[in-house]
Amino acid sequence: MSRRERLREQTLQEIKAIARQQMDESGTASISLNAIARRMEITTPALYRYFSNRDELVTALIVDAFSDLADTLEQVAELPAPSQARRLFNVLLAYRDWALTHPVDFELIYGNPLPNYHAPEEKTVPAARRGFEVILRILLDCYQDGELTPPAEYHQLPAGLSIGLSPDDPNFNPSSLPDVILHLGVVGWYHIHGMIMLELFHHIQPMVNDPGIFYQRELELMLRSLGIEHLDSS
Amino acid sequence: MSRRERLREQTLQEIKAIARQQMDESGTASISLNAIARRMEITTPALYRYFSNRDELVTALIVDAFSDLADTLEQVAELPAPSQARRLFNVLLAYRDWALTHPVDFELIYGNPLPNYHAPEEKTVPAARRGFEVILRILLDCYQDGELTPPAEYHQLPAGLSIGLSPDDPNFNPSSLPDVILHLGVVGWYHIHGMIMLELFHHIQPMVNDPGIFYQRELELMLRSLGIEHLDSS
DNA sequence: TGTACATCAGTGAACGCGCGTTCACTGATGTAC
DNA sequence: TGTACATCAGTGAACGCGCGTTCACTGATGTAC
Repeated sequence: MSRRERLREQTLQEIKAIARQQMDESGTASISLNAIARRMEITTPALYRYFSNRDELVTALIVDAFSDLADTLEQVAELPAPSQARRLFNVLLAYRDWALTHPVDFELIYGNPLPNYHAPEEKTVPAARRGFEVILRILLDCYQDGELTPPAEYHQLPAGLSIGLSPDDPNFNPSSLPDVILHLGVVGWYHIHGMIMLELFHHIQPMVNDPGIFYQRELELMLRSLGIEHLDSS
Repeated sequence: MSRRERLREQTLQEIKAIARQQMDESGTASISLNAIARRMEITTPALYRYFSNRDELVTALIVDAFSDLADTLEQVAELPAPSQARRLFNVLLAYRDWALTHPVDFELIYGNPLPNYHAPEEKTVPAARRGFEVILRILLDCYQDGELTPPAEYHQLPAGLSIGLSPDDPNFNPSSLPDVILHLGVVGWYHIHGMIMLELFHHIQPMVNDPGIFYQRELELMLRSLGIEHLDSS
């Protein structure tokens, strides 16, 4: 990479960093090219060397956020752990940690859509999937190692309900991932999502003194209800 | 109420209705006095006869949304039902229905905070509480009628965790509402909140063919895990 | 019932501001010979 | 190594636009006598 390319990459990252800073201060919907340029002490048109318009910048921020979340989960998933179940637990803890340390990124990807912005799905959807697939993969590991025995409720679906991945999913094919595992994944996901959302927007704090302990506790109960008997003694 | 007062009230409601319409079309963050006036075919300064600034209008919209949700839940709670548990079930179904039929109102009250707006807590917090208290009240009814026996997990909290209402809560005093019931309420709330949020922002649809059936099913499992054995035979 | 006055919803002009985007340009950095 | 040229990051002026808010006003509706 040439010197010029390095500088260019550096500026590009700085633009996104300042955009994030701006969101931190005035909310997700407040990304403004003028404000970014002002803070970088360059003129606004200069930004058009890096993004062809505002939407492209927003898309980059969204993709970055999804990727950073997925990277974080993957890193935790790779740490040694006494059991697959404990690995899963640690990854789900990391999910909340990431949300709390990157609140605006979390809002950006899982909260209200931005006004006057329409996401190009071909870019955001694959990025969105990666993080969830980390969780699915560990659930599958738990299952294959015999640490997870899905209860009957998740095997027999009520009439009219079906849960599955689209057959063209690049990372899983239907045969390698039993539907029951996906089902557990979706259930686990909405559990943690609900707690995190309520905490992030301060709806839970008036009633629960320590959302961190609450989260851990609920995680344990949830994993048990999904069919993980013990967290550690594999 | 005089003719003048009636007209005034009517215009006030129209302003809010058009603001909601506007949010429906361009997102929660897009409420604009100019745009509202344009659509009403009056001039923008005329709006200042009804709201002293933009924030006051936004606050009114938020309070309205919380109130409408609470009204809806209360109405469903008053319908005859074969048991308290079924009443609870119906109210939780109504919660999702309201969210789906009023998506922008739901985003407004439970999603990202609006840019350049700071909510006056003394107005929004009481409005926010009403809806949740409908659920708490039915949980209490279930408990008192013997349809709900909270499992041990929700009686013994882990060290450091406590769950409770602030003592000055106008509608409940600590003695009338056991902490365990509040605990179950918070747990139930985050369950439905997670599912609804994921559905509202289209994160669950790629995997679940019918979110409505999924929601019902999970509701049943959840109520059982909270200590409600049967939905109907009281 | 008719007149004089008060109330108040809505007007129209103006304000200062920030926004995204375009364009022709400058001047420093990198490349080819 | 030195010169001629190409690349390209950033400038500065300009655009049309929408925003919230203020102000002095008009004119219709309601009230008091």
